[in-house]
Amino acid sequence: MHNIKDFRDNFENFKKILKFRNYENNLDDVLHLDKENRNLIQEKEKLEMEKKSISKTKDQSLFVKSKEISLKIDKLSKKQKEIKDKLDIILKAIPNIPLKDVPLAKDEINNKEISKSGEIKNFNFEPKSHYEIGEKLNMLDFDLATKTTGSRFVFVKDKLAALERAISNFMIDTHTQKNGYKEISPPLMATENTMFGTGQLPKFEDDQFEIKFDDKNDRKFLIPTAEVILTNMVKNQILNLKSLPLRLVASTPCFRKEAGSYGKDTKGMIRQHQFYKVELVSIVENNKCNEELERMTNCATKILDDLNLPYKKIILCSGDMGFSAEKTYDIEVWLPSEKKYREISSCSSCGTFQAKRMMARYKNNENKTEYVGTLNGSGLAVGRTLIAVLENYQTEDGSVIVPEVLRPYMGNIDKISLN
RNA sequence: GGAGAGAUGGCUGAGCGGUUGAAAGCACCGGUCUUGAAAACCGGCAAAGGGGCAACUCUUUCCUGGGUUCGAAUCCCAGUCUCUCCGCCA
Repeated sequence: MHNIKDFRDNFENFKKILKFRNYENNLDDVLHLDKENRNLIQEKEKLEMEKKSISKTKDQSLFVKSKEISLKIDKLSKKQKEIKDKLDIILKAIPNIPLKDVPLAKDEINNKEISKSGEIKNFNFEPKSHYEIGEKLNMLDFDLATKTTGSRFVFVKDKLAALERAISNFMIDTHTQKNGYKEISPPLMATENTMFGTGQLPKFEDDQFEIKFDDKNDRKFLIPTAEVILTNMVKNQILNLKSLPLRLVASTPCFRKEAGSYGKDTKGMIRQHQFYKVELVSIVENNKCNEELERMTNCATKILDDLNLPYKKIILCSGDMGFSAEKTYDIEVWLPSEKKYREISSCSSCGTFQAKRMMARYKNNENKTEYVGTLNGSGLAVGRTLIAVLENYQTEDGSVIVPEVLRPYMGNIDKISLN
């Protein structure tokens, strides 16, 4: 969320940049509401001061007047609250402002490639898609999932289930043992306020699965990513400088409605309502966001290096970034069957945008209270890594070589074949 | 599910109708001492919001929301959460 003061001071600039974030609403209302809100606050404070001084005198003859002032204050407060609410509704739905090195453009074709890595393998046969491979092996079952649950779910079975688990464990171990992240096994549900903190609410409610509880005032949602729950660990806190940077990793299922992507990636397990993801979250001093983003992205790409999967790194343009992000790198992995790169990780710095929503702060070395910087990134999406391994490590007879680094996690088998 | 206890500043914890934004301790920041560090001693230190170029100043805030009162951290009501005991289940 933006500080209304920054917003006011840089109004024209905000207005211009927000167009490139595909935010088209009229922003002039914000200024009017802000002005009205501040006027009302001033009026109210004047009366409060008067009332306070009366009660200090303990002069009985003034008590009646004090009572009258109270009534006036009530009325003003109510009005002020209404205006403030209106203002907040708009403010809460305005996306973060991109950093200067982010390409200013509305459309994803303006994303910029930063680097390419790894070698694309030449198959001497036509490489199959992951779902063909998986179904032939009898280890991916989409029809069964449709029967029990519905579309966009999958049963992963047998050696592929083990492979999926191996991928997840390998990633977590790497991040905890080599990259300095602390492992967390968090709740998979979050409250409305938690979802607000990272920016999933109020704007993207349609993408979330809500869980029915008995108490209607206490809404709960399945997490669409562990980012939500990990980042909110520091909600409503003032952290000690010594506890920063805080680096957290979790492997969790993620749940997404994928509203608005009907007809997209309907085949296979690229786009599911439920998938595993290893998520990295960093809480840092707010002037260290940029270096932390580089570090985090490197932690993610290192996994692909270790798995020997070809990938490229791109920087997203302003229009393609998520709501809370100020700068985002996407990492795309090569899929032989599609003959193109597909997203497997997204690493973002959110600056202080989420911290302001969460009221997450720290004492800097001058003992001043400041908002923390928050970052999140996939390290990596487990389901999509499984896809990439299946496709890049397939052989002509339909079996799949197990990548070397994963073998210790799979009882040292080196190949998955039809048995 | 039944019976109690509690929720106060970054943390621990006093206060239970009137300069209490809140004692004390810890943590943190600055200083003295020390070759350096530690210890000791001295000083500082809540947050949010409003006004002001600034120095500064005002308002709000002691779980949340209502109520009583001229005045509430303190009294009343409702809710949320936490802890202890009993029952039940993993």
